[in-house]
Amino acid sequence: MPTPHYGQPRYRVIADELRERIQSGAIPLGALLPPESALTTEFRASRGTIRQAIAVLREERVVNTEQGRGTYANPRWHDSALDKNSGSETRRRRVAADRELAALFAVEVGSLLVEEQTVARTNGAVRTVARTYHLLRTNK
Amino acid sequence: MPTPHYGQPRYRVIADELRERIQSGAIPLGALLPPESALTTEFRASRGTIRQAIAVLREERVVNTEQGRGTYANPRWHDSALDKNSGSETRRRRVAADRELAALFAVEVGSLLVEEQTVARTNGAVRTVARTYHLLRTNK
DNA sequence: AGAAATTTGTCCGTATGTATC
DNA sequence: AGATACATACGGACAAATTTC
Repeated sequence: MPTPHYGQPRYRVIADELRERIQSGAIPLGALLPPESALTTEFRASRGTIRQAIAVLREERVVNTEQGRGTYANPRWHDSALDKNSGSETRRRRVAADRELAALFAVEVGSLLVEEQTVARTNGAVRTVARTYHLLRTNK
Repeated sequence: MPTPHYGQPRYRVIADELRERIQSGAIPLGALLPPESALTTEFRASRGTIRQAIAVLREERVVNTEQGRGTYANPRWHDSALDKNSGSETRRRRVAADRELAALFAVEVGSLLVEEQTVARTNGAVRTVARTYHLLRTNK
C-alpha cells in the first residue's frame, strides 16, 4: 500500500521537525544538516519526500543547499515575508547596438535595435534574464 | 482555488508557451529547459501536468530529454520547422553583470554571469540575437 | 594527481486519493 | 461518468559537484 495522507502531509511534518531542530539549536546555524540518505532512514520516508521537506525550508530561507556539499542551516535567518511572485515580465525598448550586435546585424555601432527583455522569476528570485534583439521596423 | 479549465487544457497552454520560448530564442537551442520543479512553481501546475506538457514537445521533437540530466531544446528543430536556410549558433561565455543585471540577480556589479548567445539567421541575414543570463553554478 | 565515495540534482515510472468541470 | 488537474508518496537510475583518500 502506498501512502494515504491524513491530516498533515508527511513532508510538512518533517519540515516542521527540522525547522524546530534548527530553531532550538540542536542543529547549529551554519552547520550541515544530515544528508538526505540519513533522513530517509530516520523518518522512514522516500528521498523525494525528504527533498520536498527541505524545499519548504529552502523557500523559507531557513536552509541553503549546495550540490555535492549538503544543506546548511542558514546562519542569518531573519523572518521575512515570503515572496510568492513567480512568472515573467517582458519589457520592450530601444537600445543602441554594441559592437558585436552591430557586426551581426550589419549596421553601424550605436544604431537603434529593439530589445525585448524577459525576466523570469521563481518565487521572487530571478532565474533567467533573456534579451532578444531585432532590427527596427522589421518582422518580429 | 482548484482548477477550472476553460478552452484549452492546461498542459497544452504550457506546451505552447515553452515552444514559443524556444522559437523566440528565449531558451537557446541546445540549452537546458528549467527543471520540472521550477516549471511547477512558475506555471503553478503539478508535476504531472508539466510532464504532460513536455511530453507534447518531445512528441514534436522540439525538445529532447535525457535521464538524470534534463530536457534540452532540440538544436535541430529550428531549421527543420521554420525555414531551411536558417541556422543558429549558440555560444556560451562568462560576462560581467552590468548594473541592471546585477540589480535583478541581486549580485555585485561586475560579478560573473553565464551568458548564452544564440544567433538565428535567415538566408544568411541575422534575424534575432538572443542573450540569456543566469547565475553561475546554480542550475537554471 | 587521480580515483573513489558522498551528496545533491534531475528525470523516469508508478500509485493513490481528492476535487472540479 | 469521464477527463482534467492537483497533492502526495514510493522506488530506481543516472548526472554533476564536492570532498575524501
